[in-house]
Amino acid sequence: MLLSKLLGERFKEKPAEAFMASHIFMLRGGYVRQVSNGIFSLLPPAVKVSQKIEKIIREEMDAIDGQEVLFPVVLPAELWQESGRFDSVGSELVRFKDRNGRDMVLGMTHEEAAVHLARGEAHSYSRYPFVIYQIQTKFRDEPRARGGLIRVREFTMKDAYSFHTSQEDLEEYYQRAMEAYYRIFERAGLSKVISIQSDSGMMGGRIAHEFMYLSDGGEDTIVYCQGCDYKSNMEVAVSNIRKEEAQEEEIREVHTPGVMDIEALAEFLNREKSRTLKAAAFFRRDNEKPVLVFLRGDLQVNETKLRKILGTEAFPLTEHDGVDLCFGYIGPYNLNAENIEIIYDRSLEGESNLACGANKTDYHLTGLNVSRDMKIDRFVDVAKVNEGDACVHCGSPLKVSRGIEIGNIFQLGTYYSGSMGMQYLDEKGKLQTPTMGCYGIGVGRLLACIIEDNHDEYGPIWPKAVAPWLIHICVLNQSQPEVWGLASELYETLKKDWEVLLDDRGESAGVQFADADLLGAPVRIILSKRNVSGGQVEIVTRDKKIKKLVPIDEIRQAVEELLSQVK
RNA sequence: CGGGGUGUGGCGCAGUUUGGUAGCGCACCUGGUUUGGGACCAGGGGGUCGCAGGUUCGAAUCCUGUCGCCCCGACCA
Repeated sequence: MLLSKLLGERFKEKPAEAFMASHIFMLRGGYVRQVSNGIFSLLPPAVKVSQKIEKIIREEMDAIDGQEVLFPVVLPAELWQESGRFDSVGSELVRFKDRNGRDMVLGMTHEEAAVHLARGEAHSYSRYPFVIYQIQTKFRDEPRARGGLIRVREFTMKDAYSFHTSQEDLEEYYQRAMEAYYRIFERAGLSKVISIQSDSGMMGGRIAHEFMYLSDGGEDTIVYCQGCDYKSNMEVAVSNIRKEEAQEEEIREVHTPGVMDIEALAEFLNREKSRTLKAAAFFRRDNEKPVLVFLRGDLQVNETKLRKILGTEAFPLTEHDGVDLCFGYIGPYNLNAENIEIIYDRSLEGESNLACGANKTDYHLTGLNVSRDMKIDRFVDVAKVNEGDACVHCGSPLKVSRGIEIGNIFQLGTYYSGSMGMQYLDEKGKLQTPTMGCYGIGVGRLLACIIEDNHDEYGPIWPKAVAPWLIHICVLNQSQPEVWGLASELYETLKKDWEVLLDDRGESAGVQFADADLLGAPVRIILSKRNVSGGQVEIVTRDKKIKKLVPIDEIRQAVEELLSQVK
């Protein structure tokens, strides 16, 4: 490729809207252009990287018996009605009518399409197990796109669906898929990827893992143990919380004017937040009834856990009208709990000498002893794990960090196959419902994470497995016939074996180097009057760790050597 | 959907307070000089200032409405 013909302006200033390294470099380097919120066009360099990522994914999916298929982007609503998701999924599912008034949707994931295809083709147990996958565009009308390609509305995804005749077989395949995922990320040059237990969310099913690229810019919070293998999404993370002994006191009412939250209460009473009791109010989506969650003051409600306990979605109660609660001073003692659902977190079990709201404006209670003063049938776990809590498996302190989800795998069970009437005949001629797994990887997100993981202050440092070009030739004195002659000759020769980008623009050295940094080819060859006249060229790696002068007739060998040395 | 910010050429911005008919740097085009980390000289092209109304002799600037984009939150296979 001649750089003078490459479509895509590169610029040196950081676009105002970009904050993450991947986003900044993809804009500055001419990789992507935003078309609308969360919707991007890809330019040639990004397409080339994507294609290489996809190639790796295809190879690894084929290696675990995947068969590539292609589902449509537009699907009839009936399929989604069969599974029940037409109604259960929110407005991130784009719905529209075709010219005949038929309800249609844009595929945001393809379980329905997969079952639709598979149920017509796999009537006999002898077909099983089988796995189908596709690499295709998804559209999700996300409430909020952000971070360049990290969170978008339209994106390319590899999604796979496996079908099994037993849970054991599914589990065995699930394990193979997990291993394949690790190989994919490693081959794509991404370190720092871990798999963690996750919530299965709207997918249904039980066991699920997410593959997280650890990054401070990530949107997910990950809890992991330093002492054992425990790793989990905060949404489903569990821990043994710290308990402290507190001496018993009598309940007393304290005048606390203007003290409306735990922060203020702890300060006002000069005590640790863990010696207070917090009330969090929510409303149920299904019947709008208020829900009160009581938990120790140093903890926070985990809304995913709450949703599971309630069996429905719950939203923080921000509109206080018509709710008979004394906001800012809500406490469990002497609470008029008519028409209110109350949930006690297990952090309260056995606690004593807590400070809590008195259900009376400007008053709190101190000395609350949970077992003495209250009658509680059931304690549940609805709190977020705090860093430093003890691991439930080994007791070591837990750590909390941020991550970007680049892939996930689910054991779906028969959620879709059952609701959509997929059946096969087993060995005995009996009808059975297959059990399923599904497996996703976001290609664009993976691309962004590769940059996050491999860049310096000047641009991406592409791992050779996904680099848009492997060799970038800079020509510093193009006007010199000797230099340009060698450059063209080298370009013609090298491009027979590698993808080569030749800077034929005659720009000054600084411009050429800056652009080469943004395009990130692993190996750079620099030709100039100075070195060519001495019968040599300079050859450097993008990460700038290796830099050497080599005789012209040894270039090929030197390129091979350098390529073998870089990641 | 709530809160905040912002919209002026491809990119980054000034001008808006106090209305007078649009400017700077980068990028782009032409010619020349240059060439080892974003060169220099000269000339040039490109913006109805997000959009729609209104006020005014006159609006990028004031008023009303509306839309886009960004950030935080809610949400998220």
